[in-house]
Amino acid sequence: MHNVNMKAEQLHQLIWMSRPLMQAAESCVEDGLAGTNLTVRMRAVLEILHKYGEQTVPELAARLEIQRQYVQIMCNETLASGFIEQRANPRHKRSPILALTNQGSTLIEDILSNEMQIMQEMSEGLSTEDIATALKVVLFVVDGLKKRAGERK
Amino acid sequence: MHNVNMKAEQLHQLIWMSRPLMQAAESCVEDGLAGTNLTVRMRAVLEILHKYGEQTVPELAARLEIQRQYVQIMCNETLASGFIEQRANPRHKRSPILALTNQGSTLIEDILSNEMQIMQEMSEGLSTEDIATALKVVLFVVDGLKKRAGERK
DNA sequence: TCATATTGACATTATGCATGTCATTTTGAC
DNA sequence: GTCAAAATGACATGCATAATGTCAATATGA
Repeated sequence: MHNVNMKAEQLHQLIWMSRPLMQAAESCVEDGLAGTNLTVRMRAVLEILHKYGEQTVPELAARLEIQRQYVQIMCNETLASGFIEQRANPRHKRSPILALTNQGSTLIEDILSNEMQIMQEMSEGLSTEDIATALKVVLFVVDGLKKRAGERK
Repeated sequence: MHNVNMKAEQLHQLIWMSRPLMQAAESCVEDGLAGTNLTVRMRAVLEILHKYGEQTVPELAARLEIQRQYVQIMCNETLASGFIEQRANPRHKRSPILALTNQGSTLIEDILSNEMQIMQEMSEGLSTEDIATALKVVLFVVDGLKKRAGERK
């Protein structure tokens, strides 16, 4: 009985740490971008292209799960920066494929490796099992919350 | 060696689940507000007043860690709704104390209890230890990220 | 008393999206 | 090959959630 409330209480706390967690993570990423001429959203474009390879704006939008109109803007900015470039798309002549330039490729690899370095340093204070457990719990909770939101619709 | 990368990788995943987690949680809260004439930010005002008792706008702002000018707007809206009211502040005549009305008090208790119900249902799929571990890990990570951001400044 | 701080009110700006519309391709079914 | 439907880029608008700046009134405290 009391245990049930305890669990719910802790779960509640966990869920609402998501905001500070996100803010802290984002401002950390932002710090890592200092001196690169990149914005956070340009970094996001580079990251996806690095992770999943060259692709079009609509593909990127699907991957990022945000509207293509906004992704278009992000990509145009990134294009202007010279870290990505357009290549002819054999599958769709109006929608060029976006690809990292050498410069962009080097840059995003550098950034990601610095970020991973931070992850490694931080993970030293935690056990492998605890991290795995935390990830499992969070995935479970996100899933549960999404289902619940889905029901209502 | 490989284990180190594994940990970093999982930690990375965990951290970046914070955004979907937050979004899912917020849209769940929003669902719970349907039919109440409350907005999410009005709910936030009621929640703080319920949790920490009656207080002034600047106090609320400190608690929410957002600028008092914005909190002022939230509070004015909430005042207009009739769920909170102003009371004379003996400590500062220009800054009335905001307190829940009976209506507001009933409403926020109702909302919070529904939300806790959801927490309980969801926590059934998880063990007490796993939830505690997840919370511990997340707190540790937030702390670590904040320190890191703090250093740079 | 009087300099300083606090507060509410108001204005402006920024960020991160969602949504709508349009003209121009492009695609796919026939 | 034709043609309706879909995809795409470009542009406009709107909205929530703030941050920031300013001002006048008032309150505080030395």
